[in-house]
Amino acid sequence: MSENPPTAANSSGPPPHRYTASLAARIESRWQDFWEDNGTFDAPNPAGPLADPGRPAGSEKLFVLDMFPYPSGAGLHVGHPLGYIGTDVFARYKRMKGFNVLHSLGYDSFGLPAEQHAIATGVHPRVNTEQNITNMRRQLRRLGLGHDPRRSVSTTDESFYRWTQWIFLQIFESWYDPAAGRARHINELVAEFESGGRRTDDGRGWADLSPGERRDVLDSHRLVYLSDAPVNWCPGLGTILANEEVTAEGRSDIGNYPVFKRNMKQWVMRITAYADRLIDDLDRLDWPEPIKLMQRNWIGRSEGARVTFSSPAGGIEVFTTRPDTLFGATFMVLSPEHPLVPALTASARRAEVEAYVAAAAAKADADRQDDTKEKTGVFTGATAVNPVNGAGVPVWIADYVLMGYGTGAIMAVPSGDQRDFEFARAHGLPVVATQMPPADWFAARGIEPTADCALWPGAFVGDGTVINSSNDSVSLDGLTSVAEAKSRVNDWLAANSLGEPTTTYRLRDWLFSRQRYWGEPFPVVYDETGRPHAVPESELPVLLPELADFKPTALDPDDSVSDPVPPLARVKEWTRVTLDLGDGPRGYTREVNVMPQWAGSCWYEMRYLDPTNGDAFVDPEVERYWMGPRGAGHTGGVDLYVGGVEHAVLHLLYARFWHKVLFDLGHVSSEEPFHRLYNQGYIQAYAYRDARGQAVPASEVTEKDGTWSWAGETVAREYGKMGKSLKNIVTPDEMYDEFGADTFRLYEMAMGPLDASRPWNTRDVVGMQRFVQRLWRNAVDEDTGESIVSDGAAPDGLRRALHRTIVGVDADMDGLRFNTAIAKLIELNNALTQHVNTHGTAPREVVAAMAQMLSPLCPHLGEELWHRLGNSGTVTYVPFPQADPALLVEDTVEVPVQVNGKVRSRIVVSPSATEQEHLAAALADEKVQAALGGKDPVKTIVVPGRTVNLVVGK
RNA sequence: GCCCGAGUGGCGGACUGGCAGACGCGACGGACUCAAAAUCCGUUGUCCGAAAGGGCGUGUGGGUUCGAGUCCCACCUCGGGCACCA
Repeated sequence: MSENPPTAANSSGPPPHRYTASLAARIESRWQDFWEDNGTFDAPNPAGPLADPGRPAGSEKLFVLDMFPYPSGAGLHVGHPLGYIGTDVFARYKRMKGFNVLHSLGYDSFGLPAEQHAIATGVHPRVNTEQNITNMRRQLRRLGLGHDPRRSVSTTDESFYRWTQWIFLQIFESWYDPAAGRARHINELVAEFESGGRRTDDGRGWADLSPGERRDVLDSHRLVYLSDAPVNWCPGLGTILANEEVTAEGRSDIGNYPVFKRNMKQWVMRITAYADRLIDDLDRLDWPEPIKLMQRNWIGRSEGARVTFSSPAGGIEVFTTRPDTLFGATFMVLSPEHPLVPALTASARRAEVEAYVAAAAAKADADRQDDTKEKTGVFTGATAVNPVNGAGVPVWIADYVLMGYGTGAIMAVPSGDQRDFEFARAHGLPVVATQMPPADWFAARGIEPTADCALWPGAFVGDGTVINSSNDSVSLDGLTSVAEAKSRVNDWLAANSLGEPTTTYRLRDWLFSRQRYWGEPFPVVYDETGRPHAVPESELPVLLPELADFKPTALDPDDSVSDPVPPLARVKEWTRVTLDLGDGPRGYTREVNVMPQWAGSCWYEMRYLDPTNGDAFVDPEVERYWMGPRGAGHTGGVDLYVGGVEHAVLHLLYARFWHKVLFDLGHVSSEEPFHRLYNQGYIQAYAYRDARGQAVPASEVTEKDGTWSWAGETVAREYGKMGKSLKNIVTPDEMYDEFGADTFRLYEMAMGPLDASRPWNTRDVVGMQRFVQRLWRNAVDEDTGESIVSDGAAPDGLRRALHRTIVGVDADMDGLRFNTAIAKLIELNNALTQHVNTHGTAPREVVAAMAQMLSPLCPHLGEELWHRLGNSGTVTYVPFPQADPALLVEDTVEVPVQVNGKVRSRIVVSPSATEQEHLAAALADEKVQAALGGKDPVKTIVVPGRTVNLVVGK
């Protein structure tokens, strides 16, 4: 490293060698060049092109990962890098602890914003995307992140999406075997059919099927399949959306356009086959409990039973979680879309039923849900039979019963379900109790205990004693346990072939097609019969064709009728292709939809491991090293995955699903992609509006006595995201210019715990700047630039402070508690400052350890100080300081003494003092004696080294 | 409606059931300076008190405990997720 260019001594400016933003900038860019030139953060692989014979991959590895960023055109604001700084500090700390750390960052660069920008400007999305990536790389390089640049990939690279397509084909060429509980290759299914070991659904033999019929059977088993089912059609975006991408208001997550339900033929991934494993394996992951809960809720597993009610139109199957209440089922409700509705409808009621069905169909999902919870419905005129007691139950239809969940039909037990209760009351249907609620239930409602539900104000949900529930061959009466009642009735249903226990999920299969341009093309072609075929692996990647016009055919956001026309459908020369799929060259038509943006992020972390591999998406040995299980029962996966909670269900669920398929097919050794997940908080900001509601520039607002003003006008303050329209954006570039990257990093880490959201406050950054300036001044003379470090031993007190700090900082960094680690470093620096103020020099042992401990947080400053202490090379791999246990032992400890639980005095004792010695010292203390007032303690509690509590009677 | 998470000085935040408020911002005072900035030293939860000292204090109300910010119950407020899921 070269020395600073000496600045001319200026009588008015700061001393020439003060750690100012401009000096920081010079130091920072110098070390950034050094790291780049020396490949400082290149992590060696155990095999392949990224292996390093001079630096074999050690056994202690650590894979640290940030959530895949989208390269936005707007650039970064100070909120974006929070997680990246956190992972960088952790990664750097772990390198100093001897780990082989893999840390890199790529770009999730397909997606709607780039495409919409392209539509607006006419510039190809690839051009725009690459510009954005370049700008983001520049902003992040300036931050000093220790990434391995060789591993940075983009989903839009042909060499990347080739493998996204390859993985799609693996999913396409496989089926889920429920008996084995895992995915298997489709050829194994073919073999089972051919051998006769498996029959087709309609019972015909494999040999009796035409080739086309065989194809249809296989296609119906694949993990990704074509479905002509109701989808979320968003004309405003010109595409369909996954359920997860539609808000509760029935609008698109992106853009907030109306979404309509309609039937379309689309690719769908069979994620529901993995529902159980996706729930059960959560227990083996080190994830925040709320995120696990959100995934469990999203999958929504519920155990219950399917029960068949006979009716004039045949058996009606219902799903219920409470088969024990069957005797209280007094009517049935079918979804208006239920296939049996026309057959069940009595001619006298047909007009009314059809009107209701039509009205329900006309309502968008949102309207159906937005209804004021009023329970509408109509009677079909049909009566079904309750299988447990032969009672006739009227069959109704109502739109609160959803066709997409369970069987689309319910048995209504109004005495045990509030919704059914309200429906029964509204339509004059009978209510029969199957449980006697406990006395306090009645007491709380101010009525006398009675089994007559006509007197009940609402349904009873809870544990009561079963009543009214017996027939000739089974009785539940008298049972007090719901579980036992369920099990008894389930046994009876099974024995009489009336029903069976079953499990239902809220999770639906994943809609995988998008009618867009800027996404991965499907490696799929259609033959003349319209059946899909995989493009051979040798033909990958299927390149996205160049287009001059990226726009899906313009549609009105409220036009729910017109069909989507994907941009690729217009490239006629691309859609027609001649291929030899084993039966000679033939003409095929390409799939013109593209994959959703989630596709690339379902597996990107594995491409970091082996980014240049042209033979496989990742070398199995490399995958095993970085992501393999760490022992029996361990899922394997990334060691630390940091990102925001907004991906709790979508990305994290899809990525887990793909990973499990790859595991089942033997492509990876890990069962889960992300073993430990950590949710960083958000940096938010204040925004200010004037009396007209217009946002005013936040940086120009002044505060006085709790009121804020701008340009002499009082403005209102609100708190939330940073955004252009709120005029409250602060960028990293501004921070680099004003303070330098290290100070900016330090502030982001010091302002609170990594997982908490907090408000940005530029004014507070100066605290961290003062700290680093003071530290700099403790090593370098501000006027001469000379070192003031001395080789003499540090005084005992300072040395002890140093070793206490080492222990604390070590533990804090390991636990991602960077804010308290920084506080401890500041305390040590304050002690060092006092020493420098009195002695004029700083002991080398303290400055060196400070440089090391600081370097994960402020890597440039750490390197610079380390260098100025006379070391060569980088501090990156210098072992973290170790504390000397002998220096951690205190001579004396101060222990508070409480009398009746209130602190009255403090005693000083040896750290090894016994309980008796504590007590003796406490009783001898004047203030304690005064507090005791001459009384003898009736009870004494001594926690050696922590507290003494003397209890005296009042 | 249901399910999570969070409420601590003027502000951001510390805190294994054992001295609440580490560290930082801001504020106040002092040193240095012709002066200002910067820097350094000190004070800073609140109330009573000249002081010594004492009372109160971690959203509210109860409880457990020798001892509660921390554990339990109920409630309030804010943030997030799901929302007719049978």
